Amino acid sequence: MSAPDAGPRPWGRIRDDIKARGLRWTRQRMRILEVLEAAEGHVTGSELVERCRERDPATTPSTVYRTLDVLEELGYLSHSHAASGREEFHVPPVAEHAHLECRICGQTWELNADEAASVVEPVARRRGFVADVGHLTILGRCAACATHARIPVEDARRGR
Amino acid sequence: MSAPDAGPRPWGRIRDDIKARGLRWTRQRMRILEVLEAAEGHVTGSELVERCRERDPATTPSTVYRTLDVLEELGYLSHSHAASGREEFHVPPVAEHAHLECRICGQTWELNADEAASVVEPVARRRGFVADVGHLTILGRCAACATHARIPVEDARRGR
DNA sequence: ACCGTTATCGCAACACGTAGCAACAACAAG
DNA sequence: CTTGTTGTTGCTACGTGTTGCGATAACGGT
Repeated sequence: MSAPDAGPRPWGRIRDDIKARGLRWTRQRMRILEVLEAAEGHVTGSELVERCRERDPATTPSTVYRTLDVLEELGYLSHSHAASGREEFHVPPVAEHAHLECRICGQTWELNADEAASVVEPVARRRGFVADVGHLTILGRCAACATHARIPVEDARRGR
Repeated sequence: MSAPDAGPRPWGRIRDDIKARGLRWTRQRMRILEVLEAAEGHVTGSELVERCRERDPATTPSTVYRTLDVLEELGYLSHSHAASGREEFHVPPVAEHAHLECRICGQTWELNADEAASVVEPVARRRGFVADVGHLTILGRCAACATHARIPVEDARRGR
């Protein structure tokens, strides 16, 4: 994503941005934006749907997901997939970052922009590939689990 | 994953391996193994379900997915998530590899073990994190799309 | 204030997986 | 061969998103 990021949240601009593109400013979108304003860091899609329903029980999931798509296209959000495959949205203000997720203990860590850049540098250099760092989640075993756990087969199950 | 990989397919050993662990060798599992023998490279979960149904219309999705879990635990398979979030299974013989997926043109590329290793090296060195390379998919823009495409917002939609 | 265009909504149906649970059947032991 | 144990199956229901479509409502123009 290349648009607004860092600094105070751009919610105020969004309305104008939406209208400037011939898109429409609706009650539903306002509500979703309100929810996003109250959120921070990472939120799953269903959590956002849930929070919208708290404000207005009539909220429909499809509308929420479609609006999230639009906001992502406009560059105000990004999402990645956790190891479970569920969507995780990154809500500003959060600098763009990637994730590390341990399949044994389930813990996650963030990779800051620099660290993430060093990870994708080889594919950029050798293939000219411009990685979407915000979407990146690396699954594996964290230092602690890698050393003392002997991959207990039954417990490892949670990789999907 | 650390088990059988490369070389001729290990299907013959699987039966014994399963039984040796107190698990059971059933008709359904045989059928799924048959399907896997006939497959190669990447297959999505639902494709595997579909192929099993061709051989036996009575096949149930849950059984297939559970068996895939077991095979993955035993190290005979691995899976990753495409940009769409769908599961992609890597069927031997394929060396362990990671993926690059272009969000503009949808094309994917494989990163061989060496290249993948150079990608995850920074997190290994700085955090002792043992990445599960086979699960890794890096989303972004390929060289061609990155240079000549000006991120046509409508077309980019397919990032989820 | 009214109209026409067309983006957006809400709904219902679908797609892909997962979870709980009762019935079943592998398998080892006798 | 019969039996007991317990891993597996199939079913049904659920969770999380997506898609198609007719009805609705934003918004620019008059």
